[in-house]
Amino acid sequence: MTHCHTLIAALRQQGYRMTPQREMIVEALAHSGRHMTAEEVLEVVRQRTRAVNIATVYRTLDLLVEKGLATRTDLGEGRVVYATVRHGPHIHLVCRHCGRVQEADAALLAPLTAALQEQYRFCCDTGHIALYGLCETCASET
Amino acid sequence: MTHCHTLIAALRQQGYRMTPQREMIVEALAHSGRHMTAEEVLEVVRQRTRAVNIATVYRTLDLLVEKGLATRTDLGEGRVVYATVRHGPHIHLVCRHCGRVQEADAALLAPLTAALQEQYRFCCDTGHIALYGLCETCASET
DNA sequence: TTCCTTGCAAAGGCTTTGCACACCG
DNA sequence: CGGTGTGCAAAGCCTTTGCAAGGAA
Repeated sequence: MTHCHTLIAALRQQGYRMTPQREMIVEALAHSGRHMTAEEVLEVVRQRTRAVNIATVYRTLDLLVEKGLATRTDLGEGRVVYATVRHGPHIHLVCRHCGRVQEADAALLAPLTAALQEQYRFCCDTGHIALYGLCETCASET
Repeated sequence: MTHCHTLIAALRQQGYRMTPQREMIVEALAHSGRHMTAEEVLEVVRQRTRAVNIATVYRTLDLLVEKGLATRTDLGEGRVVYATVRHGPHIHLVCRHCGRVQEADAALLAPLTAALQEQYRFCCDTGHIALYGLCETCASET
């Protein structure tokens, strides 16, 4: 059973109806194996059919997030990306200069989250982190 | 010389004209000693006069950021906050549940930024970080 | 006087929402 | 069939921008 079928089954189990639109949206995100904006998801789906509206994409992605099947990360500057949960925890490294997004191992956060818990009693969510700075290429240009 | 006078002097030195609007906007942000949204800055200024427009607030805040006199942090969910540089580097801990924003010592980031530099060649900007999770109160409620 | 700044209103980009119709179960 | 889900278009929210008038230097 593929990943997108797992997600579709999960929605069905929770009493949601499975429409062609939802299937295609889930497939697009699950198969990409990466984080995507709502607009990017729509673009992928549109390669198969035009019978999907951006509003439906937003509604479906929000549903996935709400049900814990996907995550939403706000990269700032109006860029919000989604990814299915199988695409495990990772840090988004956003380059301020070229806008490229790199992903880093979320395990690196362990010392920080421990310290925040210890000193501030703040339980940090490691699934949705975006950090800003300069990527190697842009740093060397400066 | 107060902090806001320092900022105003810095702008003047760089050839910018000092208008009552700019003065009030800089004062509002500098005196608050915390991070504020553009709307909040406008609100404070409006307690003194109505002769300031939100567009001017945005333009002035952007100018401060551009000149390195203030920082802009995107907290996600459309919340963008500004703070003067004197309000040193800190991490914004944003509670997903109650929306409250706590600040934490940016020094805690040192191990993480070192690892990102080492392993990903990514130069992380520690002045604009927002982390999400649950504050102590909301975590205990759950 | 010069031309930087401002206010106003309109435009922009992204996202949400109201509504009637479609269609899953 | 009943009620959820969809498309469409409009509205909303935050922010930026064009333009003419205002005012700092």
